[in-house]
Amino acid sequence: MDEFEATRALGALAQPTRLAVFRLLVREGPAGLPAGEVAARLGVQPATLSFHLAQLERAGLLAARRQSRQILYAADFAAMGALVGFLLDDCCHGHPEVCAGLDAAEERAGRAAAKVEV
Amino acid sequence: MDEFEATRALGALAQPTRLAVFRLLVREGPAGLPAGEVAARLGVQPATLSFHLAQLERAGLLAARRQSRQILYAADFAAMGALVGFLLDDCCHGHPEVCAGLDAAEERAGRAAAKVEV
DNA sequence: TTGATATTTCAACAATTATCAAATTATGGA
DNA sequence: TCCATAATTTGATAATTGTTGAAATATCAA
Repeated sequence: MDEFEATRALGALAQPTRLAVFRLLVREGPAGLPAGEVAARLGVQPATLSFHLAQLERAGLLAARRQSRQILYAADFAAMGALVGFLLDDCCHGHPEVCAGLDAAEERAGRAAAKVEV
Repeated sequence: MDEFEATRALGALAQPTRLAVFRLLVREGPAGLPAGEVAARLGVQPATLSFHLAQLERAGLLAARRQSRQILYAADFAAMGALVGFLLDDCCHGHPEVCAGLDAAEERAGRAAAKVEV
């Protein structure tokens, strides 16, 4: 991910409705949710939501697939991982103070791993 | 960090000039750099830079301190850590696919730690 | 105090972004 | 085919954001 893609992804998430959309779709997992359902749950007009979904998709944070009459949107977890990787790595060069406190998320991920001082 | 602060921080970084400012100041470390020096290095008008510095500071990503006639700006690493923590934790609930590939940054941080499967 | 330097604030303007109603496209069923 | 449903696109408008020159503020040195 380069600086251009990063500003796109950051900009896509830097708006309350879009951040809410992404968070909702993260909870729904790979199956995703039809656009109309997202609009209904968040109380957003279909046309307005469509605008925001397009931005998130253009930034690569959502994947869209049609299923019959509906279009299902799902969060792209790898893309979010790439964005976080950009922030930690390219942007902050793995600075210790930035990385401190990241263990909680990793542990919650349920990865069977433990840290051992060497 | 709540959703409001997160959108602020994301928005602050979602602009090429501001992302460049933050990256520059990360490289300079806690000592920071005077506003004029940042403007000169990035080739941005002082007034324009001042506008962007204010946004980054308002988002908590930069700390400003006056030293004689200059105002030194430095990256706030803890704030960036909090933003990344929000994205991983609150936003993605530590989803494995998002966290995959985060080790590189942590190892680059020079933390004397190794992972062991349990 | 006066002058020079560093930076911010102000005011104006251009560009971008967000919202919504209306029109359009795509799909499936009668 | 015709109709209903799901979603997007378009066009208008309001709101926000980014840029710049000029003016204002703060600090230091003579």
